[in-house]
Amino acid sequence: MAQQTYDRFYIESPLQDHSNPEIKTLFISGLPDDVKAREIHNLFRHRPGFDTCQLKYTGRGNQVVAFAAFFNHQAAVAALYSLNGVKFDPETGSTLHIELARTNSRRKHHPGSGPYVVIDNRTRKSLHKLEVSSDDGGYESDDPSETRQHDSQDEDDVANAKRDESAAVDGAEAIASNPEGKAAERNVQACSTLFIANLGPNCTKDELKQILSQYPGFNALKMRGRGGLPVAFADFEEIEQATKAMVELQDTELESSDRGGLHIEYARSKMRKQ
DNA sequence: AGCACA
Repeated sequence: MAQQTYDRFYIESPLQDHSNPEIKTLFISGLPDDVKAREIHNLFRHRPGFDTCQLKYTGRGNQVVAFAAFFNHQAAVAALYSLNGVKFDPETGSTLHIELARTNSRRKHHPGSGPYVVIDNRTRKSLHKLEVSSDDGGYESDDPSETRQHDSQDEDDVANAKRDESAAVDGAEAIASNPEGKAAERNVQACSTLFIANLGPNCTKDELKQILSQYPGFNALKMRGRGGLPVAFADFEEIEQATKAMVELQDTELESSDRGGLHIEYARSKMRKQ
């Protein structure tokens, strides 16, 4: 029978599956109801591999949720680990709850759309509102049409949102259409070598190696002095192992730290074996 | 904000 085939699709596991490598989108709940899309965007915009995000007012109970799309699964997981459970609003003590989304955000290319999108399903009335904005200082736009309302596109987007109530819909694609390119946060590729910065001037290789050796898959460490401050490269066997070390060691303060904790990213290229 | 080694 084909019955078993169906069963696996309907397992309702209490455990969150963080290992589905297809998923590059995060689902964020626990947001205060006055949250702004700009705040969500600012949460994620400097995370490696971040693409776009959207804020969504659900029809049900007027809850607010958000979706954050990344360029790859590992980057999404890294952001998940580092932001899950953090207090979002010190006033209310509200805490972010982040999981992998059930489906990836669909990309629909709207020319001139911004880095984040708001979809408001709160009222059944026809006063649905879709806001497209890039006014957070993050992107300099040379296209003034970005900030105007696209009335005819609203219908399209809201219809899209309703097609799948709980899944992500089209995130805006600003990066690909950004001409002079704030070369900063483009497609960040996961890599099994990590780039480690924000080290104190007298951080030693041994000090770093001692920390890193606790992590499975750790291979090799290289340090370079650059313009005074040292940076390091740490190579791992697998991307997943590098990711784990990155998310757990992110912002860690060493004895030698004098300017805040470690800043760790995927290296731009894998360490050569020599 | 800082990414080498070949």
